[in-house]
Amino acid sequence: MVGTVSLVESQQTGRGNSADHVRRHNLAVVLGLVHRSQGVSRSLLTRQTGLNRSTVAALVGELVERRLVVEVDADVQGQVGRPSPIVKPAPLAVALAVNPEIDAITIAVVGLGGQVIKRVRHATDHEPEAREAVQICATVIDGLRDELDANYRVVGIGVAVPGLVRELDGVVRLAPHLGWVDEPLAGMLSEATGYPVVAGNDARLGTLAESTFGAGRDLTDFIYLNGGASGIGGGVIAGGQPLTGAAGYAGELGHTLVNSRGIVCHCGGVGCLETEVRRAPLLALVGLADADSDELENALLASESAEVLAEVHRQLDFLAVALRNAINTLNPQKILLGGFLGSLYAVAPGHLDALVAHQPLRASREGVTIGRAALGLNLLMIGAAELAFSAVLADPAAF
Amino acid sequence: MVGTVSLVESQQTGRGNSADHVRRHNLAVVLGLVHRSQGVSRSLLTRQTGLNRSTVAALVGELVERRLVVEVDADVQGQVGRPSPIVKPAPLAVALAVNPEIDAITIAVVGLGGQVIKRVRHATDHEPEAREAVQICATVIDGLRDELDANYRVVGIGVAVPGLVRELDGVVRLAPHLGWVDEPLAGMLSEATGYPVVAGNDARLGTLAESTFGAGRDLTDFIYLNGGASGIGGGVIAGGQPLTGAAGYAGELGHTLVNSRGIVCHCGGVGCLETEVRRAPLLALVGLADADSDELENALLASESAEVLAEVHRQLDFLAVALRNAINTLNPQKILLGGFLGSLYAVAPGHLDALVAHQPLRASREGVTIGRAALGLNLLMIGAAELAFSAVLADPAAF
DNA sequence: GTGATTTGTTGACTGGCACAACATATCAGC
DNA sequence: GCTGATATGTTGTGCCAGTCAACAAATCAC
Repeated sequence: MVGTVSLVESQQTGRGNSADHVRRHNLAVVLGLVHRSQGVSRSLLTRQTGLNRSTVAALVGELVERRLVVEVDADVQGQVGRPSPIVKPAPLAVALAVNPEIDAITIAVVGLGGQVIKRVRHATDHEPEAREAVQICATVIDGLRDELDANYRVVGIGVAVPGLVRELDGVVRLAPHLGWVDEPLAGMLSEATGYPVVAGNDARLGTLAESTFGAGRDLTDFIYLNGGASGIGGGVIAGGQPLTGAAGYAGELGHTLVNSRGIVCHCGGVGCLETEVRRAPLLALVGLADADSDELENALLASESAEVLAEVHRQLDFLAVALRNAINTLNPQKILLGGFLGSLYAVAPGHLDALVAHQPLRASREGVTIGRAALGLNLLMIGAAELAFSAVLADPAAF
Repeated sequence: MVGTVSLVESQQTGRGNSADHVRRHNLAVVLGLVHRSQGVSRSLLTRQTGLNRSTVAALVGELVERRLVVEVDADVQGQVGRPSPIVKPAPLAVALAVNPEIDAITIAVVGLGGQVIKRVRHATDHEPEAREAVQICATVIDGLRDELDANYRVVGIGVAVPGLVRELDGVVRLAPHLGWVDEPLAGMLSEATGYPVVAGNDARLGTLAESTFGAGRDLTDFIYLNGGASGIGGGVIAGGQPLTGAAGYAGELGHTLVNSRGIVCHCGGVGCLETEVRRAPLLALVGLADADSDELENALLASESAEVLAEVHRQLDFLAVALRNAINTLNPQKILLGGFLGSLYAVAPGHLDALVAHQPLRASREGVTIGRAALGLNLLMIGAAELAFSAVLADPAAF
């Protein structure tokens, strides 16, 4: 509840004025609260930060000067006492979000506070090479540039990549479905656009988005698991922080062993979660060629076929194995399921609940609940933008 | 490298003087460095903290006053310039470490800095009930009290429990081998001895010890996995911090599925790591009834039986499955193996290395190495003491 | 309207740290 | 053994961020 000063790796600069660190951290705390809440009264900020009224006034004042937040008069709502102004993210501050997929590249303008202002989907007729994807992004962004320059301040670009990304330098180590291997994506895109670029695994960024604005808002420890057409990705929030691991690859739960008798996965392993729990057989069983998430879910829910239910149960059984492993390893408060995993759960929630509750180590599963991800279509855009914003949020004074 | 101020949850107290937080954190940083290094020169402290000489002098001065560290003259070693005094943990500051097992309760006096000063092993002729264990501890500690009062300042007791412990309140949720269920251990022991008590899972505390003083000293992300007579326990350090999970149960890797065709585990699951990778069959194969870690290891290394090697390989194969899952989930820099798992690895290091290197997601396994835990007999004593010290280390000003 | 309540605003105060000047203890070369 | 170079301890000054308290302002309740 009380947030004040914090260790900020001051890196170099030789002289690390400590008072400066305090200031920076407090600015970051205030901006973070505003960002997450999309509008808080100043008086609430004083309570949440534990700082003095006058200090919060000064901090907010500095953030206003830096054009990161704006203060607006509160609606009078029957509160006794002098009304406290509402502090909101400045509509000026935006990040660009990019998500390359096999059939399209989506680019969005996202405001501080997580609002998607604009969204452009550029369809491609083939899987783009990395260089090509960068070219497309640069073209789209150049097309937006006048609008951006006139109305916004772009803090940077965040890219959500369906694959393993080394977060340190934004190199895509492996994006199997795009066919990318060791592509220095962030570097290329930065050079092509002039903006600072950060890149991350799509599922990890989805986790970040759910944690900041979605179903993980009030959780400190949860696992997010997403089922997409190309496989299963995931991310972990532990102790309130995203679990990155040594290089940013943490959370790859799709290749957990769930069946020793299973088939060989494209990854070379046997019986991975991803080989047993798949979207394609579900589509086939309900007789859909290609469908978006909602269609598939509706079809599954509407189906009365025993065969469909059996397949759903079969997949949930394997999902439960992976979840039990993950629960034992990470002791989360909640599991959030997205994509078709959410649909599977919607069809037979009791089935999965029971399997997870039938967990050997009672204490670990105690209090673990399963739920669905809250953010829909814009999940990855928000997550990617979140990544781009993270530098500003960590040190607002630098902007 | 540069450490300065940090967010310290100031909890209540209403007025959180921010300057005070800075001071507290800096004291904690300095004490932490001294603690880990068991003696640093003051000049090195200034470099490591990034703080000013005069500030470090003041901080160390305060820690000296609080009797947490001592300054001693450095040995002259051919360094140009005025010699800098060495700051060491005060020999006065100790914690008590407790480790109840099925056949004995071990109690130790451990100094700040991780030195085991005294170690008492109280053998029992049967598995002690929790109440009984508390009684034994209280008796032993009462016996030590004169000595303690005369020479030391006891900051508290840390208990390493072979089971699931809710860290919040030190309740042992389940210690299968001791037969304890929902025992308020910390509360009982605190009442019986008058010292503040904290309790944690033994493997997790072993991880903490390895992280602070052992093979994990310079690592920010690693997994520790220990094989004991009663099963496999583990712990995780992620981002330099112990991974606790929501309630402190994180790191239970012993019940990862490694074989769908396996037998039923005592936990109710099928094919858990713990059911496939066990100490008992190894002992049987080398013809030992009961042996300590070293004996078993020597016997395994000396054996030329194909049968023994086959069993070692079989167990390593299953261990590799669990490790691959864990690597995908956590993306560590290193895996540390303790107990008989370390021995297994010693017999056929190449075998396990190859299995883990044959990892599907190349990027994740990149840079992952396997090693052995460094701390031996006193591992749990040091880990338990570490837990007891953590309050002092987090806020030295309170002592 | 009037008082109670809450919050913004202002100026004085304080604590912690950086900085710089000086003091001190070592080494290296003669 | 003396002298200069080097590194570090020591001391006093100044600054900055945040607290605190007094006052001002804006709302509600009666």
